[in-house]
Formats: sequence, C-alpha cells, structure tokens
Amino acid sequence: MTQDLYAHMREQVLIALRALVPDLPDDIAARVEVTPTRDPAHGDMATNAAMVSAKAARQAPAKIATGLVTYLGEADGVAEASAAGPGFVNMRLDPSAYRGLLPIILRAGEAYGDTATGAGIRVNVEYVSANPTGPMHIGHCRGAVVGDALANVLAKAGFEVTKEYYINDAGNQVTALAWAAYWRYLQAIGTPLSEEEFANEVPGGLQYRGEYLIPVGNALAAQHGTALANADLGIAAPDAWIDRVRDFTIDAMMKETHIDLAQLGVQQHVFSSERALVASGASDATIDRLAADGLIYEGVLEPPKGKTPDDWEPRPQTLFRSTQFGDDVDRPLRKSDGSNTYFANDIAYHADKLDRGYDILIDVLGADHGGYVARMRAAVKALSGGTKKFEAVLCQIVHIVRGGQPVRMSKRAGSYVTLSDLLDEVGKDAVRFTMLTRNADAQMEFDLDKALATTRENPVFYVQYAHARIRSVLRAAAEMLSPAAVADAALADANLDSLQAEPELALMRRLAAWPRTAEGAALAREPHRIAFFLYDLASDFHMLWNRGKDDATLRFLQKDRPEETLARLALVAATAVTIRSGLAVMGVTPVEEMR
RNA sequence: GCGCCCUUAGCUCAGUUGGAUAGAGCAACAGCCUUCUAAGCUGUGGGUCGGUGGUUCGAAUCCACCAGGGCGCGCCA
Repeated sequence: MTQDLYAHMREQVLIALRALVPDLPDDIAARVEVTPTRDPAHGDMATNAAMVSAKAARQAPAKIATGLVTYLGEADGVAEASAAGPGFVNMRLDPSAYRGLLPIILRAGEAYGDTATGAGIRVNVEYVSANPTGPMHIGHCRGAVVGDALANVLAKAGFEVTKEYYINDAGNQVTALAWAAYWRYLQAIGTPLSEEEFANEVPGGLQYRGEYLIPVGNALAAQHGTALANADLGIAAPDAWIDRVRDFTIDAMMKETHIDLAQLGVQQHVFSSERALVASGASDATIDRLAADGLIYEGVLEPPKGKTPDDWEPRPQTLFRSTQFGDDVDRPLRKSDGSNTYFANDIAYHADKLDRGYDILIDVLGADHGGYVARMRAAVKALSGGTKKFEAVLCQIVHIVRGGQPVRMSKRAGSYVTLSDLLDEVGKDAVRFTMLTRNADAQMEFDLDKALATTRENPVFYVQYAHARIRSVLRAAAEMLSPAAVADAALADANLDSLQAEPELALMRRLAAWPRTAEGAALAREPHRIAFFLYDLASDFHMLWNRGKDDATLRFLQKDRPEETLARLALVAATAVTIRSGLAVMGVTPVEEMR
C-alpha cells in the first residue's frame, strides 16, 4: 500500500469504475476524487465518481453509484460502502486500513507525506528580494517565511525546487544609499555638515537617515581615513568615490541581510545580483531578443484615464507589446533618455531564470507589486513561447501589535519594525509559525503577546505542546520498558489490533490526510494550510490525551498491558512524526519539552 | 477612470480548487482540579457566506453587474 491512503482508495474506485464503464475517457477519470467526508455519519471517505462519469456513461449517477457500491464493498480495507445524496459513494474503512498506516509513517519518518506529484518539474521560487538599502523589516519577513515554506512544500510534493534571492543592487535607490553612507562617513571623520545642509547638496535629498548606517560610515573612515573627503573628492565630486562607497555599503547591508535570514532559518540556494546582470549586458540582449520577435516598438503611451500625473507629457519610449500576452497596456523598457527601465532588467533576470531550465517561475511579492504581475507574466509568455509559467504569490501587509495596540517603530531603522527586533522578541519559531497562520493574500495582525501565549488560542504553542507531550510519554515509556523497545522502528512492528476507540480512529484519519494536505498546499501555493492541518492534528491528539484524565486506564502507558501500551505508543509516535514532518515544511523546530 | 486582491458567527480566521446539514479559536453562557494528564477539557447558544441575477445534478467556491475595503496605475525599484 502507498503512503497515501486516499490515493490508494482512489485507485480502487477507478478499478471499479472502469469495470462498470469500460470506455471511460481519461479526462473523466482524472476528475474522480476521493475525499474525506465532511460529516462522519457519511463514513470516512467519499467519491464523486458516479456523478462525474454519468454523462460519459449515459447512465444515471444513482445507477453507477449502486454498481460502485457492489464493487467497493468487497474492496480491500473497506468495511462498508453505500450510495447517498445525488450520487456520492461513501466508504467506511476497516480500522485495520488505518492501523496499517502507522508502520508506514513510523518507517518513513519525516518523509511521510512526500509525493511525486511534481516529479520532473523544475520550479524557481524567488522571495525576499529586498533592496539592500537597510535592515530587513516586517514586510520582508512575511515574504521570507511564505516563500521559504512554499518552496519546502513544493519540494515535499516532488517538485525540483530552487530557492532564490534577487538583490536589487542597481538603480537610483542604491545611489541614494551611497550618499547616505557618505554622510555618515563625513560625520565619522568630523564633518561640519548638518543633516539639512547635506540633504540640500544631494540630488533627491537624503533618503536613508536611519542609524544603521553609522557603523558603515565608521568603517569607511577606518578604511579610507579622510581620503574620500579631500578637496578634489568631496561632496561636489561624487564620481570620484560613489562607486566605492556604494559597493562597500551594499556589501555591508547584504551581510546584515544574511544574518537576518540565517536567524529566521532561511537558506536560499542562489543569490542573483541585478548589478551584475546589468553589467553583463543581459538587459540589452533581452530587448534585442524580443525585438527579433517583433515585440518591441518606439511609441508614446496614453496617460492613464481619469488620473493624469501633474507633469504628464507625451514622450517616445521603447515599448514591449505586453498587450499581445494579456496585459492592459504596453510597457516601457527604455526611458525617454534611452536608459533601461527596472522592468527591462527584470525581464532579463527572468529570461536568465528560464535559460537555467525552470518550468515554473514563482515570485513571492508584496501586495504593492500586484500591478506588476500581468506584465511579467506577459514577458515570460513571450520569452518562452508560452511553454513556461510565471506565477506570483502576493503577501499582504502585516501590522505588528501588542495587546491590540500598534507597536512603535524601530529607532535603529528609523521608520519601521525590523526583523531582528521581531526575532529578539518572539523567536524564530513563533515568527515563522504565526506568519503562516493566514492566507498570504489576507492582511494580518501579528500580536506579539499572542505569539508567546501559552494557550490554545496560540497555534504555535498548541502544536508544540502536542509534540512535547508525546516526547514526554515516549521518555517515560523508555524508562518503563527500554529505549530500544519504544524506538520508531520497533513500534512499527507492534500489534495494533487494540486501537479501535473513536478518538484513536479520529487521530489516525487525520494522519492519513497529511499527504493529500501537503500536496494540496503545494498545488494551491498555500503553505498556510500546513499550519491549520497541524493545529487540527494537535487538537485530535490533545483530545485523546485528555481521555486519560478521567479514566486512568485510557492513558498511553499501562504497566500490566504491554501490548496495548505498545499499540498506543505507535499511534502517538506516528503523530509526532507527522507533526515533525509538517513543522519541517514550515521551518519550525519541534520542541522536546515545554519550559 | 481602469486593473488586481479582499468581504464567511459579536471578534480573528479556516473552508481540502464545484459536493451532502458552512467549521475552528476567542468572547458569552453552563460544568470539570484531595485524582499519574487543568498552560487544559466537556457542553450550549450564535450565520441572508456583502447584495442581485446567471451557469448545473449541485455554488461560500465559477460568470456578470452592484456596494464596501486594500493595493497599484509612463521615464521608481
């Protein structure tokens, strides 16, 4: 039997259906599902097979259902099958079918739930990708966690996944950063220029005033002394120093970013630099490539209807025919002065990813980039001849609160809550888990108090507590029996016949749903489903545990009944394995005990 | 003005890609600690799934229109 009990039963249903409908079309077969029933009174699993095949079979759903019931009633592991409603076939599984799953889970370990759904499909997940202009903040954090968990769950579903970070180290933003670092440098060597005086000298003003650049200024002073501020090099002659200062500052910022990511438990495989990409001439090459396909022209865009910018004037630009691929308007690749737009660089970057052989490109972006998705999808379609897919996962804003009150901003960063502040406050695991307790495209409130609360209200705690309780039981069992006797491998051989109480079966049903849950989360690009699954799983476990409160004979460890004890240990050990499997996807470390 | 996302219990949110009588937590109410296991557990009440049409065996889910909220809208990244 496979790991996935639902997939196994679906095979049985298809065998039965093919017997009843000999020339069943493949596309109909593909629509056949076996799902958990919503109402336990309907049994354990239900299939829509009769309804979806009725038209092709030219028979009434009820008639096919009746035939399926006859077949499935005899099938391996099925205790009872019945037709219901408009043509559902409900199945009640023999408890032995669920029991048979426990050794499989115990032997699989954290690999339980792995599927081959995405086998052979190469996916690139790009996330975080912040401008290296300051410390990572709460907005980056959500993207980091969502992207990382998404990549993990895709890998669990068998996709070949690369985790990637795109360093936006080109353009005006990093030039402004260099100016700000230079200001801190002047302070470090004792400049008389005030903040306002300096800002007046800089094109675009002083944009990054946070204190985090003070160490950078000091480091520049230590390395260069006053050399960067000599009469011929000073503020009036930026060309002489700005490249050096910019590179130095970007390096310093990226070092910080790497530290933050490491503390968050994010390890990406590839870091791509926009600056390096531009320097290689990739942007122009990509524009040429599109031009060769006739997708580039010089033109003038209409102003947006209803809201014309104040300084609007029509100017000729190099435009990409994104409207041919579903976008609303054509998009500029070159500014009116002839230089490339960010979009042009980003197309080049995505072209680079395509050249590296990915089938699906997923960008995890902030919601403010929503308007960007259609044009990038158009570009990927154009570059790949429609054979490759671009997808975006948009993360809505996160508000940090404490006890319902907004949290003030960070002094160090100037205007926002930094990731490292958040990590100091609640720790990696609570941050990651909490970030995954909402659908990414819904706004969320992150309550610092609730993330640390030791109540059922806090899913992080509730799930960790379940795992800790199981580990505690297993430690006690090792004392009572022996460590070897309660190892997962030994428990996999236990006689499980005594497992038949409803709460035990409920827990086993939940365990059986893990592979399809992980697969569904991967296909829907919704890693938050893992958090909800684990919460439900923890709930089933706690319910079982609590039976022992009123009736001591229902506790897991029974000195005078070793066989029952081992069966119960196998069940809870398999639960712990499944919790670890889920937490691994989320990047959360399971705890051995609550302290 | 246009595009994208969102609207589910008093509150915060799920809802297994179109399935059966829409679910959790919190809050409210009623119970449970001399007990190996109360950071917890059991039970009760609470809904026009924003609205109106449509598609079909079946719609919270898909489509159209409307209302409310968020984000974005040439040479920023």
